[in-house]
Amino acid sequence: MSDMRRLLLIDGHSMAFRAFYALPVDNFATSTGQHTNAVHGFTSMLLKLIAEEKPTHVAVAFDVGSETFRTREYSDYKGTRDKAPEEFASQIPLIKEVLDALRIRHLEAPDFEADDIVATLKTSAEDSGFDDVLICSGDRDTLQLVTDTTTVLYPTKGVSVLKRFTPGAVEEKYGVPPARYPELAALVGETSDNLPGVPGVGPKTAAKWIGQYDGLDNVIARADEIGGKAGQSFRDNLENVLRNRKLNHLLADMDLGVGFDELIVEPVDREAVHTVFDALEFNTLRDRVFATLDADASASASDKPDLSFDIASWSDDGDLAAFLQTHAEDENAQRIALAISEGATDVDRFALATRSHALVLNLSALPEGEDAVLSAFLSGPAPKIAHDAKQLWHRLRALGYELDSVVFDTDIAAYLIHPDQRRHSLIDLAQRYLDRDVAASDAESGQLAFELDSDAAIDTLAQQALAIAELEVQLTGELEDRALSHLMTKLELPVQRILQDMESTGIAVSATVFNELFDELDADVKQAAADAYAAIGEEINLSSPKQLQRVLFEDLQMPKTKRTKTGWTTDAEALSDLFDKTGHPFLAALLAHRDRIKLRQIVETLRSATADDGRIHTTFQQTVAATGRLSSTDPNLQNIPARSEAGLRIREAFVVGEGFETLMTVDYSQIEMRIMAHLSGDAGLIEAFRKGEDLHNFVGARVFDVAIDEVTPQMRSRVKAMSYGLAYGLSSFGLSRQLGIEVGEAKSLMDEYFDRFGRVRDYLRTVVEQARRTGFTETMFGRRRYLPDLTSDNRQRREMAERAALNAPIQGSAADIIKVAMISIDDALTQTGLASRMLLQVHDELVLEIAPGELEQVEALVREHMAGAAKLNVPLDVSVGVGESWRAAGH
DNA sequence: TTGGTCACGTA
DNA sequence: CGTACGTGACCAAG
Repeated sequence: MSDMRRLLLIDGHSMAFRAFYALPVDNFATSTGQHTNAVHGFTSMLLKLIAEEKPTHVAVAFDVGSETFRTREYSDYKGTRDKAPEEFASQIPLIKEVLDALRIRHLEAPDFEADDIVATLKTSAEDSGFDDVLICSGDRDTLQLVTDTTTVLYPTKGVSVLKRFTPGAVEEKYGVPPARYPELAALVGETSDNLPGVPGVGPKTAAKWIGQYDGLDNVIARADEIGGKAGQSFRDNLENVLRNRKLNHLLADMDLGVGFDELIVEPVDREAVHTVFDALEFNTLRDRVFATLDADASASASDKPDLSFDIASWSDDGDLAAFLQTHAEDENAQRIALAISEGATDVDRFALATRSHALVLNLSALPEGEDAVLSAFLSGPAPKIAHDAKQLWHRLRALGYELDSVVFDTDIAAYLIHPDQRRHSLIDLAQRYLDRDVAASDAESGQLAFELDSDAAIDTLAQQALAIAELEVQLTGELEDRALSHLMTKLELPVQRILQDMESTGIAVSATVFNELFDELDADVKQAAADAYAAIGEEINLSSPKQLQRVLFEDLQMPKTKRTKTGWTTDAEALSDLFDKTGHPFLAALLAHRDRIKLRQIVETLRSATADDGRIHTTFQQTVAATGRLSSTDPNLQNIPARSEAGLRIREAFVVGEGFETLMTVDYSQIEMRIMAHLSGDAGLIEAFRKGEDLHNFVGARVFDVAIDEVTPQMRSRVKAMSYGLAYGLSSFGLSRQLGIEVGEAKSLMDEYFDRFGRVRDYLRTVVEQARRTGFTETMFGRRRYLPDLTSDNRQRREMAERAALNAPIQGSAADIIKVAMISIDDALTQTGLASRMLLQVHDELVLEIAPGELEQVEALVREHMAGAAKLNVPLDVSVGVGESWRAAGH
């Protein structure tokens, strides 16, 4: 249509490097073990840029070797950089192969950096009348190249989110125009290049001076006029500045011997693309290449460049009823994927999608009729899918909608498949399973709500909903392959519903108790601090391990404790040891201070986490713990102190809420040991549990060969430590250290144990062996944990994986069992029409709030469903406590 | 402002 | 040289 020319220049090295760290190295490798994460990330970014920016010309510049004219000028240039890991270096040649196949020119010049090539091409492109130059680089030095026609795209998150630096954006961010950016950088320095600047001068000061004196040259000329510490520092470090300025200037007049005709975007070399992508085992990415860069497809693909689906409609103007009728109500109705915009904007957008069609609504301006239709749909029986439905449920609830009938959650599915990944963002999943980028294209540019709610943002939301719909198909397949589908439908989704209610209900707390406790602890902290200062005659920061080490090991010359990465430990155990040895009063005061300040901190956190309704609403994380447990955040209510007196007083502040009669705690006693008895089938352990004997006395009697009533407290505590340690892969060394006995003694203790309870040893061995063979462990309910490190050459990693393999089936089965119990308790409460409710789950314990008059009934119900949650060959003992506060209801 | 380290609370 | 978590302080990077 026109002869407009737009040049895209990419700093290949810096973008590949960003990609390497943005994508998990483990997930991208060929069957032969070649790492490909950087190649994948780079290629994906490149295709996206070409599809979105539609350049007419493209070039990629690379560094060559490590020696350049800059390193000769200043031998320490980039001297602090670690050598790139081998996994990265081997990918650079592969990226060049990809570029060759795509017929994209890549350039390098000995003695120069990629930046210089970029600068040179940019300058001559502007001279020869290009309309536009785009520079994509992760090196801030390129900002000096920004002009009205040259924009730098700088990665802010991975390689998929790029910030557009126009002259205005540079000025806004750094306070200087682009041409003066290197002057600012010279003053500030660049640590990643090992170029120190002027200590005490940051971007703000630098920008101020440059503006005030009109450029760095004048700042230097009038250095004597600059007052203050910063001024003196500047005069002292003038050499640094001059050197930095010299080094960060990009050369723009290299002789590259390449004409712009050679940079024109051309149809790819199809044959070569197949060869290269076969070798890299990139399949979906290959389709994107052909969609983006292939001449044959380009005519039809021009309006939907890189997407395999068609956004048939997305609009605000009320096609909801029609959309639902078409997609959700006919006889082969699809499940509808739902997504909601980030909470940051004034406008709440909501997307509904099938795998091929999406509709985006503006919830903030929905016509009344539409609103009713949406409301009925969301709360009705039509099957829905989402990514993190619990979060969506909370958002919708705040907007006045009820969400029901969620039949699939892509976040949970991804968690069941990869329980070791701590995050399963939709963006990552779409990238991995659909090879598609559904990230907001430029999150940073959206300073204004207006921009955040731009067409691009709406499009992103539509694409996310479409991705969720497509992911369901892929993830369902994966779940079925791994026999995990029942965990999703029978366990995790019902638990998710319950967690929603628990989170929104919260637990009542007493502000008075918190306030009194805080004041008391605060006084203790101050007293302990004063005692500590008096004991050493100076006021140090008692919370700084570094300063403590100085005092303890240098000034006071105390014996060295266990090593940490950076010095010697000052943990409570070591400090007590030192106190026993030296009796120094500082240590006692320090320990007291540690204890009190920690408790004070907990109280403060809880106090400020209390909502207006006088209750604390934690968030239960259902997709982070690798074993299948829940975790709790904001605040964490699963680690409230339960041992010390002061800790227990914190539990006194958790109280029964208005309109309810009392709190109840229910917990499984020794559930992990019972699971071990069940899984191992050890007759001795099973007998202990069936007889209802005190487990540790029973085991102690066997191990020490005495009658049960002759087991001394010392014997009991030793076998107790051992029993628990076994489920964690405890070694004789660890046991000896914990019990303070010789390794030999610990060893013979373990031998005695295994002689009496031999099936336990067999079981533990089998678990690891089988996991090594299959690659994963399994709980009683089939929840898997993959442990590739079991075959690692690295002993430490291998042994760590072995311990995880021992523990995962036990901890995980316990997690499964209490989840089952929660579901059947919730069910029973609903069925019976009781108003009592679950508030918290703490791994083997539930906290409930009992409605007036329901105590007996609920207790019976809870006991029944907890004990009946799993059929083991030993009984599942449950103990119940009741009281006004969590402490009183505790055991 | 971020990320790593240390320390410490729970099951 | 015992598993699984989350939080907060400090401190050196950014």
